[in-house]
Amino acid sequence: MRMSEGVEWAAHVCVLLDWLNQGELTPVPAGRLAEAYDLPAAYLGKQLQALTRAGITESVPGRYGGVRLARPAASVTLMDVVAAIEGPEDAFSCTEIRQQGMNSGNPPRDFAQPCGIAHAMRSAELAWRRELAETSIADLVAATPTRVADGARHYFQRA
Amino acid sequence: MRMSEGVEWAAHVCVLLDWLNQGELTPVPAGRLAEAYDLPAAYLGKQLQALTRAGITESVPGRYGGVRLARPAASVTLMDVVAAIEGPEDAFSCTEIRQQGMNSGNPPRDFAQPCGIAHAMRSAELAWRRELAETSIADLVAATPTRVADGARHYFQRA
DNA sequence: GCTTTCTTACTCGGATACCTACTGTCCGAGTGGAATAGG
DNA sequence: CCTATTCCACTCGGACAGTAGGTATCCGAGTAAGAAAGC
Repeated sequence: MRMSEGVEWAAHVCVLLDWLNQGELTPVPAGRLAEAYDLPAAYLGKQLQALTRAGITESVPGRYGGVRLARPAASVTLMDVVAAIEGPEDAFSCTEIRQQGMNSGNPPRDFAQPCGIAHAMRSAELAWRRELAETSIADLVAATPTRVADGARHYFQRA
Repeated sequence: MRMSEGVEWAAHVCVLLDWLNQGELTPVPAGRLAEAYDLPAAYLGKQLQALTRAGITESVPGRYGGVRLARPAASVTLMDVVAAIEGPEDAFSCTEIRQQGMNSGNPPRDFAQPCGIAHAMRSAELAWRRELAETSIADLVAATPTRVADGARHYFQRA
């Protein structure tokens, strides 16, 4: 159970975009974002597509186009970013093996209530999601040292 | 981020083994367990190896050998089972991309404290693990309808 | 000088290979019980 | 009848293919700015 590397990239990009938005609102090309963190440009573009499809970012085509946050950073949580990249479905999926093999002929009445294992797994995942939903991009921006954010603004201003 | 199917199998097997242990303590062959839930026998065996390596089950070789729980069901949590199959490492791994590209030359002093994204991710995973650790195999056994457990015992007694 | 048109450079977006890791399978080493031969 | 030995069936265990999904890449469609030509 390994989370896609794209989640880390997407989260950092969202934070970076909010740093830059505080100065100006011009969109930033995906290629520039990629070189800022030394990432493969084309593949990062794919992750940005996912973010855009989820309504987290919006992409501006044409010259001087690029990507920018589609809504305030305070309303974008880490849960949103993870769901956008990894997909909405749960990590654990119950395939109801309890109804196969030795129980294949039993009446479905015995399995009316959900499987206890699936229930516990789902409960744990909900706790995970709840925790992720409590951290927004704005929170992460607020926790960033001023020096680092200023450095990023400086980097994107020139050339 | 999809969890291995083996986790579901392993959890169900642990519950089943505890159902059977309440009657007698003889080990159960992996092949029998596989047919009980209609699973590929050889691959289930691989998962059982992982459980044994983790100290959750112990395997008895030779004729009339098989697999049985190595410790009381109350001391085996879902967290243990997940860790045994999926491995102990976290789903999210921080690769410190913030120190690359535009920040590759900056002093490491700026990045002394851990990345906020990694911190939030880790916090969420801990909540997930904590929740999983609160459900033991014994809890799952206690929540099982008596009718189903009896059926399983009956299935394994004959032949 | 102003408006319209055209060119052009730049952007995203989806379709296309590659590669790791999960899934599935096989055969050999090891073990313990049971039958058997001997005392 | 008891004991030691041999045999054998059955078990787990690790080594070996197949496949789905994440990783990486490329090229084409679309757009908006800017230059240029016409009025």
